[in-house]
Amino acid sequence: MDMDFFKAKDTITVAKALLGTLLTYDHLGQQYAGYIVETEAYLGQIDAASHAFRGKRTVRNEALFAPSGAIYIYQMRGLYLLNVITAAKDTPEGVLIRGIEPVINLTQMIENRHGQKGINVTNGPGKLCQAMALHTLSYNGKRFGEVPLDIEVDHRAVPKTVLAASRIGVPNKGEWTEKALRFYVAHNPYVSKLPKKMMDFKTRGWQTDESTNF
DNA sequence: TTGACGATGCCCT
DNA sequence: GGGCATCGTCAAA
Repeated sequence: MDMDFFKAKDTITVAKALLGTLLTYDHLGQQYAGYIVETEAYLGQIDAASHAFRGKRTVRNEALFAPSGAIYIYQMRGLYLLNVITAAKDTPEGVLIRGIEPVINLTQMIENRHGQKGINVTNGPGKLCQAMALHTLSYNGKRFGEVPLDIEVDHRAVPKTVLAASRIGVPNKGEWTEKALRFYVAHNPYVSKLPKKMMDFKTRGWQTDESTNF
């Protein structure tokens, strides 16, 4: 991953810019990849929904304080959730990857998801990690590309429209519950909790046939 | 096809 | 022992 990607970008800008980039992972001889279609920005100490709200710093969220380009993975109810760190060292801001569109190795992804098919393979933050067999905390604090987990920001699909909405699973946090800090590729079927009638299975919300970029 | 809810593992107090 | 940046199942339309 080219670290210039983060240059002069705040966390919200990074969250939008990540849409359409390619998330890749190599594990046990299997290669996995998918276009990022949904992200959420978490704005550090001031954000009531952030793991680092009011500067909270523990062994679990330590990677949030790493410099931009670092990986932050944590577990919830036995699932793994993947974040991109976006700001300078000791500024605990990041972006949660909430959905990807499978590009490479869909067959193995379905198997990893215990037979779940279609959009259910990768339309959620826990689901996409399970699909790619990403189930380790050992990459925490490492940089994308330094380990078999990477984000390709050059070979990318271009969203026709990017929409913003409130974040999912953030209840009772006042203004931070309402803020539009979730970003997604309009009409892409792999966006979590998108109403079926909004999905476009033909263009999937990309500007052009993104397969030609690959 | 959508919304409600219970299961579930682990970190933190 | 509480709480959680979730998921899959079930029931009703």
